Order: sequence, then C-alpha cells, then structure tokens
Amino acid sequence: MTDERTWSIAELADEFGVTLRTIRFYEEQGLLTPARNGTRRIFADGDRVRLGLVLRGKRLGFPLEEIKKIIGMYDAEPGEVGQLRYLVDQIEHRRAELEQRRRDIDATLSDLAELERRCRADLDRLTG
Amino acid sequence: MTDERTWSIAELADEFGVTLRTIRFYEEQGLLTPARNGTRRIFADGDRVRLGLVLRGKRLGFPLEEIKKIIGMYDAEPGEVGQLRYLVDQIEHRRAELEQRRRDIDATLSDLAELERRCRADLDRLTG
DNA sequence: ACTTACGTTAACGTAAACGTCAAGTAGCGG
DNA sequence: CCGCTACTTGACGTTTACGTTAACGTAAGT
Repeated sequence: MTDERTWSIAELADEFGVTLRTIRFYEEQGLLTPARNGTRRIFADGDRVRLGLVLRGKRLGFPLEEIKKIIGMYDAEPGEVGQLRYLVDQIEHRRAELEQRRRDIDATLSDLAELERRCRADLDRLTG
Repeated sequence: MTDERTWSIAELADEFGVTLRTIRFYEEQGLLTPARNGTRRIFADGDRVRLGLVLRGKRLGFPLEEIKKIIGMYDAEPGEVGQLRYLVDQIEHRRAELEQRRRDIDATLSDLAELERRCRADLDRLTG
C-alpha cells in the first residue's frame, strides 16, 4: 500500500532545510500543489518528492522556471505521439545541457586539483 | 614569447557571446581589470582567460561573488604558510561542492534516461 | 565638414527568489 | 475565556546580474 503519511509545511521545511516562505513561494509558482485541510497545506509523499527535485535543480543552479519544465516532464501524461516525440526531444536537450555542465565541473575540478598540488608543493617547501 | 595580442571590448563580447554591458559590469565588480588606452579598455590574454573562467562559473550557476573568490584563488600569491593552508582548505570546500553537483547531475541524468526509456516504449507501442 | 563606427560614464529599470513584517485565523491546554 | 502555537494571506523590501536609454568623446572614411 502507498505511504499514507502526510506532512505539515513546517515539517517539510525543517526536513529539507528551507523556510516556510520558500515552500509557499514554490507553490505560488506552481512547483508544488499540496492538498488543503481548510486553509492548511497538507503535503503527501509525492509533494515531498517534488520538493526534493526542486532543491536538486537548485543545487544545479537552474532557475525555478527551468526546474518547473523539467519536473513537468516527469509527470506528463503519455498522451499522443506528437507530444511524446516532443518530450523525447526535450529530454535530449536537457541531457546535452547537463553533460555540458559536467564537463565544466570536471574542468574546474581539474583546475582546482592543479592549484592544490602547487599549494602543497609550496607548503612542503616552506615547512620542510 | 607571450602572446602579445590584445582585444577590444567588442571583440571579446563577440567571441564569448556576451554584451558590452556584461563585460563592463564584470570589471565594475572586480572580476576583470583590463588595461586602458585613454578611456578605452584594452584586454590582454590574461583578461580573456579570466572572462572564460567567469563564464564557466556562470554556467555552473555560481553567483558572481563566489566566482570572484574562486578566481581569486588562482592568482593568489604564495604568501605565508597560514594563507596557503587557508587556500588549501578553500579548495577542498569548493571541491566538495562541485562533487555534490556532479552527483546531482548524475542522478538527474539517470532520471532522464529512465524517462526517455518509458517514452520510447510508449512510442513503440503507439506507432507499432 | 559630415557621417559612421566604436567607445565612454551615469543612472534608472527589471526579473528572480525569496526575506520580512503585518494582520488575521484555527485549535488546544489550562 | 485566555493565551500559546502553528498556520494563513497580503504586501512591500532586497539582492543579483545585468538591460536600457541618455548624453557624450574620438577616430576613420568620404
């Protein structure tokens, strides 16, 4: 059976290390769509997962608008053939983008490694 | 001999696909420090490299302030032992950050691959 | 001398992603 | 009923990273 547990806004904020304002803002932007009990927001497991995806996107430096599109791809209905082709196309696009990022990261890591090597050499020289 | 070629602001902007305003802004923020001929900016090879580093940092989603610190590490003087230790520390910090990013990228790529697999399966089913 | 190209500073405008009050509501223990 | 706690919706403020005029200088081509 599916996990029936739910969370309050404060619980989620606490768990993910964000503020209440942030979560409300994400809902306002259509990134989250929690249920309601009266006016109170009720977060189900799916909402939790989505928040995780949003924050992962943020760590990657994507703007929220981009993140929204990416997450949107996850829960798109199969729909018709044209939509599916379009979606596959989008996926390719994102993949290329991410692979470029990984190259940038690797280049930077390589630069940092070289820098660290030089630093350690200097340290060895200075401290004997 | 070192490459003595220089560039105008427009040449650099063109080469890197940014606006003049962007380059001027980067100078204002201390990310670039081109020489001058009167009021005109003269960019040497080092300035070009720095601009490349700035833009790579941007592709990675770092704010300019962070980028400034990172680039600052590249051309820090060896200096004293304490500074070197601090620098090595900083490098470690950045490295950890970047490695987290790479994990996020790999996770996302994996998600996208799974998504694409499902899309292609749907397409196969629909188109025979 | 006039235009065109290329450059300059100064200053105001803008969009994103929240922070930060302010003012109100809803439930619960005492 | 009182006060506390957790929650709500505005609404304005803030920072970052530039865009966008405005107003001007300079040097070359015709």
